[in-house]
Amino acid sequence: MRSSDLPEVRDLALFESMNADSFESLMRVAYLQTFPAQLELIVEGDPADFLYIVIEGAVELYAKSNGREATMSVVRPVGTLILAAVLKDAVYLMSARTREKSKILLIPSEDVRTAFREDSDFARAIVVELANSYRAVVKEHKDLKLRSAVERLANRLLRFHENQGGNGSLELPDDKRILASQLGMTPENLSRAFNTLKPYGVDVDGATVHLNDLSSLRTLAKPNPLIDNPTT
Amino acid sequence: MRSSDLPEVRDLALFESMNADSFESLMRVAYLQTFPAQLELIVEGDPADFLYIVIEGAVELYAKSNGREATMSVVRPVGTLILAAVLKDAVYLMSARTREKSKILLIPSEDVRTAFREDSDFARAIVVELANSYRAVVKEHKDLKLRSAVERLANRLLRFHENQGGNGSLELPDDKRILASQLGMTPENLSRAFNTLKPYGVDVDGATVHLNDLSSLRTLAKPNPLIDNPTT
DNA sequence: AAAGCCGCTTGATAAAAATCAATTACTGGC
DNA sequence: GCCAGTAATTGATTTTTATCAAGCGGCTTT
Repeated sequence: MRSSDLPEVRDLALFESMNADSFESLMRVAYLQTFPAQLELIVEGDPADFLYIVIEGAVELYAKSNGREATMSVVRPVGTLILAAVLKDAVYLMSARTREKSKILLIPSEDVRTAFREDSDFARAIVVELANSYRAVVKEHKDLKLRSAVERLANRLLRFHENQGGNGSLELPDDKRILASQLGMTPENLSRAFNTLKPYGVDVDGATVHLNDLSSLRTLAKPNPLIDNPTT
Repeated sequence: MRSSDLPEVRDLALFESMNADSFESLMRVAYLQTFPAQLELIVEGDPADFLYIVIEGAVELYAKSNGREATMSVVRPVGTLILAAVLKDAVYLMSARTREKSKILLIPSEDVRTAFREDSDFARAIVVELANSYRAVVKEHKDLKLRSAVERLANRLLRFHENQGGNGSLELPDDKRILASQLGMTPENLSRAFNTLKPYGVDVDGATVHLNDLSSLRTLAKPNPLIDNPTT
């Protein structure tokens, strides 16, 4: 693969400050592949052989234990998966499967670690990326520990709404069962949580949600930038 | 402060590979302070002015939202607090208070960031530290999403037991209400969870817990290295 | 078009966890 | 050693969430 094939990868914060040589050599050993929907890319517990970068499509990160399964997040373009495992040369903590047909760039872990060792600008960019990931999980964790299921849904809806322009309606980016699992509840409970929010102006029509009374929804949700703002 | 004052700090993985000059200059601007118990060191939302390193004692990290409060973790010597916020020059996501009288090293954020920029070995050490922190929170998050309260307690007891030599008994490192909050339950519920575990050989006497039937406790707990092993 | 599948919803019920209230057990300070 | 304040436990109850079961509706496949 040549680096010119994927300008959007070069533009990733992670690679932007990398020196040209390191980037070239990383791209030479990388390969771009297209996977069908519902394909298992990564199984938790396996050694981290590749760094994955989602170029097109969507990839679900999830974890299992003891028969139960929970969606941890959904990564969309352009985003990286499991950088921490790659750097530590450790085992993946989460599994990953494509949600849709997806184009994914794979870079062998060993080469990422080499670049990390040799290119200190890259090492610094990795720090920023990891710090962001860390803070994102801390926020997720706070969300789960400090809020009820209905509050989590209300705040998530407000976030989607904001991200999509804030014009009174929003599209749920994933199936409701995925959303339910992300929010730490069952699909049945999500349905009921939507009903609970109806008096607060939340109107659901398939994947489209109308928010007709933002102020009362906000009063209920009590959004907290230290949980809900992804860039804080 | 002189670097020779605190050999244990130099031995931290974070500072070990740092070049001597950077370390010297970091230590020159750092100061060591002793705080009484129950002192609020950090309030979430405040700008990250210092990197904190716990030299003696114990510091509780916790978060609040909407009147509720949850303990996120307890940091013991020698450990660092909130590295991610310092590097990003962002606000703290968690608050911190001393659990006991504690000796803490404070390093101004600005100086940490300077060292990070100028010493690439330090930058690399930070990556390792952040990757570890990230993976630790992911594990916590999986614990909470995939297990019931009783299972979380059972696994935590097994972990304490392991860490303390595995000779059939263990000491709870913190008050039970702190443990309860860490595990995502109320103190009342923790009490009941201990009772639920009694038939599995779990005998509680104050802060001492005897595990008299490890195999049946393990059968119930179903420990998972991808959640419970801190070094995986 | 029919069949079958999957996602979603609804209702009934059960289980898990939180809350409220009261009591008991510790612990530190004097 | 006693007192006060906090932590821990227990019981009763409520709330929250999960589970089980059934039905609906859209979508794909043949």
